[in-house]
Amino acid sequence: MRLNTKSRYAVMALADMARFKVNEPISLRDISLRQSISLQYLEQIFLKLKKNNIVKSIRGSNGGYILSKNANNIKLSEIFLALEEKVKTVGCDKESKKGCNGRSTKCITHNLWDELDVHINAFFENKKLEDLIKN
Amino acid sequence: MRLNTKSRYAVMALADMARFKVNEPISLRDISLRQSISLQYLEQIFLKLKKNNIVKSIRGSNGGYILSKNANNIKLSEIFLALEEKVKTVGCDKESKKGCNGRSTKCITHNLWDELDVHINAFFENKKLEDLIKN
DNA sequence: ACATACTTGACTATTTTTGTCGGGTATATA
DNA sequence: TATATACCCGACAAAAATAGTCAAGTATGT
Repeated sequence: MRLNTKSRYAVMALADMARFKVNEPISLRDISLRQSISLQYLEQIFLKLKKNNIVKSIRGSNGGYILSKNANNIKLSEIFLALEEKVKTVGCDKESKKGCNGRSTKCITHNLWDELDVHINAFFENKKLEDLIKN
Repeated sequence: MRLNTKSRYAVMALADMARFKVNEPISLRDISLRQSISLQYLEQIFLKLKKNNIVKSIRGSNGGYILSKNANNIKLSEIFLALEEKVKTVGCDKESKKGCNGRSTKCITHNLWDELDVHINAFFENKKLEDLIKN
């Protein structure tokens, strides 16, 4: 049960940005060097973050990215959502007619996994980017 | 962020067993049919469950498996441990000298992932097999 | 003009997952 | 004792997901 690196790198990069409370844009190159994440991989990640309005981009020389909102207003759940990291620990869908293992009934453990998902999501919902840089 | 099927099937199969409160051994064949899980896959799973003393096996004709303990005494965390499902959402190891992304320092988000792991483990620790079959 | 830095799509190697296959071994029952 | 049942175990393989790289742009500040 692992988190994928994209989600993790996204949080790392955003935390990196939040630490520099400057209003100047921060280049991916700088983040790449500081956090040891490949530049091209960061580009993929920030594309999604931008589409989901978590960061804004400023193009051209001396450009870069800035946080769209204050760090204490960015929930981790937003970030994971942007990266399409589904906190769906089990594939079987509650909504669909088909139950677990291709049968028509819900599997015996279905409610458990739902409960687990809710539990994890609650964690991400209550955690703000700001919380990460306090220590 | 998904749970693997082995862990999920293990819980399904054990819940299936727990529902039949008989003292007779339950064959994997029966579980396979009831839960739509391949017999050979179940064998792999039960081998691990047995090694971790969650079930006991009875060989031969009319053999099968029985729960080693009472269902209200089997924690989900035990089951996941047996299946080697690591609730280690991020690869970087707190213990090792090397930090995240191959550097010598702990990455900026390290404490977060630790906290998440603790959170998820607490969920599994507090959940008993018995809880699944009440509804 | 030029360097910087964002933008985007395609592609690929690696790893993990999810099983299957085939051959055992032990034992209850006829 | 024969035989069917059911556990035991290692190796292997298809498929999916992951973790990136590569290449070719576009926009803009200096």
